[in-house]
Amino acid sequence: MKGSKHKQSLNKILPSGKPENDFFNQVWELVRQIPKGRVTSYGAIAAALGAKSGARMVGWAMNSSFGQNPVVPAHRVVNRMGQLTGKIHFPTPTQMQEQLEKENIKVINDQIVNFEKHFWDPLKEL
DNA sequence: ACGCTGACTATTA
DNA sequence: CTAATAGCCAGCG
Repeated sequence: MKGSKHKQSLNKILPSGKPENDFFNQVWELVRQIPKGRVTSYGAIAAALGAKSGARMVGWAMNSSFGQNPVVPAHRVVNRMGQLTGKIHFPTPTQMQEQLEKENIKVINDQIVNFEKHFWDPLKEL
């Protein structure tokens, strides 16, 4: 048994004394599991984690996800209406739409076309 | 320590 | 139909 590490240590305590296995970390892992060409909503993620914290905290977690490794595809997370409300928090407001278009997702006027067709429900798919 | 804000969502008027 | 408010929880001044 050398090194058969299925899962890396989930308990990464930061020197700040803050456990990384917070709600944030759970959100990041779930977002990373979003298949390419699919999108999900904040509420869906919150619901998948138990909806204890609320959809707002999911967006807050995304803000901390920048610079994470592996990178968190925050561009695949949109609001309930398929609107790119979070693009304003990206390094550049166009990056989110650009990334989505790279994945065959069409975005018009900050709105994902055929949103429910691209919608990926963590509760249903997982 | 208290209060406000915030990448949301659902409900009521 | 549209508009506004309440509920949610954690970070920041």
